[in-house]
Amino acid sequence: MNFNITARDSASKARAGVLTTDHGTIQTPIFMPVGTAGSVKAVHIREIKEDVKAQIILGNTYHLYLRPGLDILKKAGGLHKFNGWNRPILTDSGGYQVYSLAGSRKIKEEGVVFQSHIDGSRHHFTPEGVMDIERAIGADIMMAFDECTPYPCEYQYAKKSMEMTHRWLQRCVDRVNTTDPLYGYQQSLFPIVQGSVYKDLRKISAETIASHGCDGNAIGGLSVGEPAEMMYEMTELVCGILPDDKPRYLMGVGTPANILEGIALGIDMFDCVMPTRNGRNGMLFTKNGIINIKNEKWNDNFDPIEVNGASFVDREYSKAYLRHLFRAGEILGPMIASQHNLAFYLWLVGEARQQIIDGTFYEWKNRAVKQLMQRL
RNA sequence: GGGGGGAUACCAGAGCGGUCAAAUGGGGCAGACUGUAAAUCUGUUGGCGAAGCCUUCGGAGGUUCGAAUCCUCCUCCCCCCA
Repeated sequence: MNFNITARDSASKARAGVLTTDHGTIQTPIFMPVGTAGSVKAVHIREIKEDVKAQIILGNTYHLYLRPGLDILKKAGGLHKFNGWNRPILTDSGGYQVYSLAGSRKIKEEGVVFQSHIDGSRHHFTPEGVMDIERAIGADIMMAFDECTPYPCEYQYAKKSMEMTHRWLQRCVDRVNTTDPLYGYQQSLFPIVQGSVYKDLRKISAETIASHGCDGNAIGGLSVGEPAEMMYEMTELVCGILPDDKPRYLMGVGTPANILEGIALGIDMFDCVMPTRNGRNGMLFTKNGIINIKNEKWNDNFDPIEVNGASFVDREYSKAYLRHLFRAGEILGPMIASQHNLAFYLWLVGEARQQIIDGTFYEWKNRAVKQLMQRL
């Protein structure tokens, strides 16, 4: 894996770069659609490639391990061949499930015992085991196994958790260094900074993570309910410590405004379920602001979903029609909304990239943040 | 022609003397959603203002301290037998 920074913004920490993997290059800053169970929900792979123009998507270790399972994944020749996405894939480690499925797991030093949300069966996730799973999935970027702490989180717990995540990281590194990829292409490990919203912990964590010299570094444990300003503060602090010449990935973020602010702080990679989940629930992100397509006001609005929108669905369908699809419970509604939102998110990071290259990013960002988040 | 059942809020449908502005669904309206247990979840749905008040349960009368609930008549609908 190789990362080249091709342009920097003078008024902020934003940068534009190119990340090279064995499955192709990624123009940063980038947004990565989430494909938890091997599918970006409600959107065909062909649309993800050709219409959304995604460059890398996510998969999830916990979910793919439970279903379809490693045997099928290996027989398929890895996730790329299984789901038809022949470009880079990043897998989350299950660290987020430690947070989101807190009610059905137990954390120990050795690892985490999950009780399957599917059938209740118990499964041990150790740092070593998670690396093996991510090898079997065939991710180009494998996230280290961590604990994503909740918000709020008491200092003592955040500290203990962070220290364990650091120990787990060493075990992940050791495992990756003593095993080989299964499918003949390189797989990179990205470690994850934790430390909740505590500056001293974040500092220690960022230094620890940086010391491993990995191909890229991630910031986790944010966007879990803390105020946005707190998230920006932590991000800024951590970005100042993580190596400048490696890609930085802010996990689970976020709203269009969150992403632009993150880019301004030096983040190169983002992922979030928001465009797909909120899309399935009728929320559309556009250049002019946010639309709840289920609202009565769109009842007889036959204008395109978004004039000059990034996706063909923006021109093909009207707001009134999309509202009708949602009200009628038609599956096409969530499909159109998901595709629109993803195309918008990819347009957003692409535009940010161009503004960085043009040297106009900072001013553009400040204007865009206000416009993008207003309710229409 | 004879016998029986019914009419409740946008719809369907509980309630059968006071705790009823009226259960529950659906529909409507609105909100939430940030490394996905989510095509999910929440709120609200007679009027007006904060407690509270005002007009409602086919229509008109009546009984009662009090009626969606009991009685009488009327209107309309459904079922069975001829």
